[in-house]
Amino acid sequence: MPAIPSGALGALDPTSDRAVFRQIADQLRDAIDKGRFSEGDKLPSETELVEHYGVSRMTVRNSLSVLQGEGLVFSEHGKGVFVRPRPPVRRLASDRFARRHREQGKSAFTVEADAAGSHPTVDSLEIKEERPTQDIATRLGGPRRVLARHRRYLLDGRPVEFATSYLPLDIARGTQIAEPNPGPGGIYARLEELGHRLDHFEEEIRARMPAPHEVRSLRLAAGVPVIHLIRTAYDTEGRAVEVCDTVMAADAYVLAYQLPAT
Amino acid sequence: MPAIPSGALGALDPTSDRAVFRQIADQLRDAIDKGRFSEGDKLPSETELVEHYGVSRMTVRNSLSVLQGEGLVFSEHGKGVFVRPRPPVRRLASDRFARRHREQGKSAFTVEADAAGSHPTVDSLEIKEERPTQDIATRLGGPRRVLARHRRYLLDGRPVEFATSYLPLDIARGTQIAEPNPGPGGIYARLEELGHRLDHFEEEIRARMPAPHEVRSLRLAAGVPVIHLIRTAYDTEGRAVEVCDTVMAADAYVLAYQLPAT
DNA sequence: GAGGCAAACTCGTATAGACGAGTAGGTGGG
DNA sequence: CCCACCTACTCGTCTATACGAGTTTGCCTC
Repeated sequence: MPAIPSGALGALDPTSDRAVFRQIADQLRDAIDKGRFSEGDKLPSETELVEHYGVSRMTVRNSLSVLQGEGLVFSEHGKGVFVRPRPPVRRLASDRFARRHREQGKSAFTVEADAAGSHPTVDSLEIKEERPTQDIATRLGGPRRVLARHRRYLLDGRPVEFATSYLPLDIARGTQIAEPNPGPGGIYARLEELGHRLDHFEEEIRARMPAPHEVRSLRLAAGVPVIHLIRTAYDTEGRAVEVCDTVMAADAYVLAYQLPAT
Repeated sequence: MPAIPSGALGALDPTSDRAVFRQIADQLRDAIDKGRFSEGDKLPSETELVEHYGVSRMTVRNSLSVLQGEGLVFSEHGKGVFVRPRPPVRRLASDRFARRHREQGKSAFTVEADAAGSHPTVDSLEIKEERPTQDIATRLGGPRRVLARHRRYLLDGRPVEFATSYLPLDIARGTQIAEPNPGPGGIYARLEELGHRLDHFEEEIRARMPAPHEVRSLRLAAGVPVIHLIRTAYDTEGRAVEVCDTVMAADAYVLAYQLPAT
């Protein structure tokens, strides 16, 4: 039984000065790109690759770890190494916080997920009064203490993002914003009810590799970066009334913005 | 001479079921986070770590490769392993293509870089007529052939992004847009002169690990993701007149957007 | 037939050793 | 004084081996 699909993988070039493990990684990557292994498919086992190429197992593992680092494959202990499927991505539109989307009753996350036919969950809700970090304090205009709302979002059981909202205590203390359920329309609706009519948002976007706690919290596979989004909400008086710090699994999102050409 | 700063690294916990190479990675990560090694500092050599922990060299290398994958350190053959410095980031504001920024003579990239005191270069300029990919064709409304402008941007000699603009041939052929130097204000200025008054842009943002050719082209260190940005420019008649596909080194950028709360 | 158990397979971790190749510093000769 | 070379040190690549732990399969027993 040809465990390796015939023709899927070639031979090594001993005259090349490219390292053997890189050549093997190249061939596997190429085979994946060309569709000879498709999403979810099991790659040949380490033992099979060892026999096919006539190299030691550590060399094969080195090749596979290259592909893992590129986010192309993932491994499961006892099962094998598989081509990483691209999960369905959630598209975040730049008007997702527009007032008109707030009229209904549910949160932006829930509405979107329902529309996409997936099952949304919110998790690890924690609400505390804290001393803000220097960065958060600066963005909020320097309050000594803030209300922090930590939460994690899951789609169909998969964690996809976690976020913390920071609000100046003088705005949020004692209001429904400090409650686990902020009510219909979320905290932006409550802020407007409290007289802070929202004017605009500023979002900063970075991408980087996750810290270990982010890998755990989002159950990230190797080779999956995170998108780090920091949003500041300003009211019509120019005051920053909320900062939301969000970390998203990069393979689950595409962010979409519409910009005027003015 | 204590090659390892005293107290910087602790001992292994043999009772822990956490793998030895992970424990070592944890301690190094912790030491970096706590500033016991700062940006650019050389970590203890593999040999020193081997002696300090009493493990084999492959185990130490495994630890270091974990940190490389996280983007925390990089290695230089013959020199050592170093804490990766965070390079200065370029902030891309969402109004960077506003008409008012186009009045001067220079391109957006050049203006920004000069303002930041860095030396900008454009590179690998290539202009071709091509058959568009399915995706590009769809975004542009289905033209059979397009003009493609490939280019790479460098700051102080470091490549930071490469981009390709696609324009329908019926718009761009024979105009200055098809020339290596598109003239003052860039191709958006030319498009408006040609009667395509720009109305708005749509930008899609993804983050992922780079493909091998992207690693080469941007000289990316291990553990640095890329930001993939696809911008479509629409004229006042609702026609998509340009698609720009950009890949950026994620450690060199922060994207900033301003959104109305409407 | 159902359950349990063992074998065979998978990847994970770790050791010990070898050689190669790039770098830096010192030492000697010109 | 400067250059060339040698040496010591660095990380890069690769082999061979061993055992552990999770999964799957199939057989054997009841």
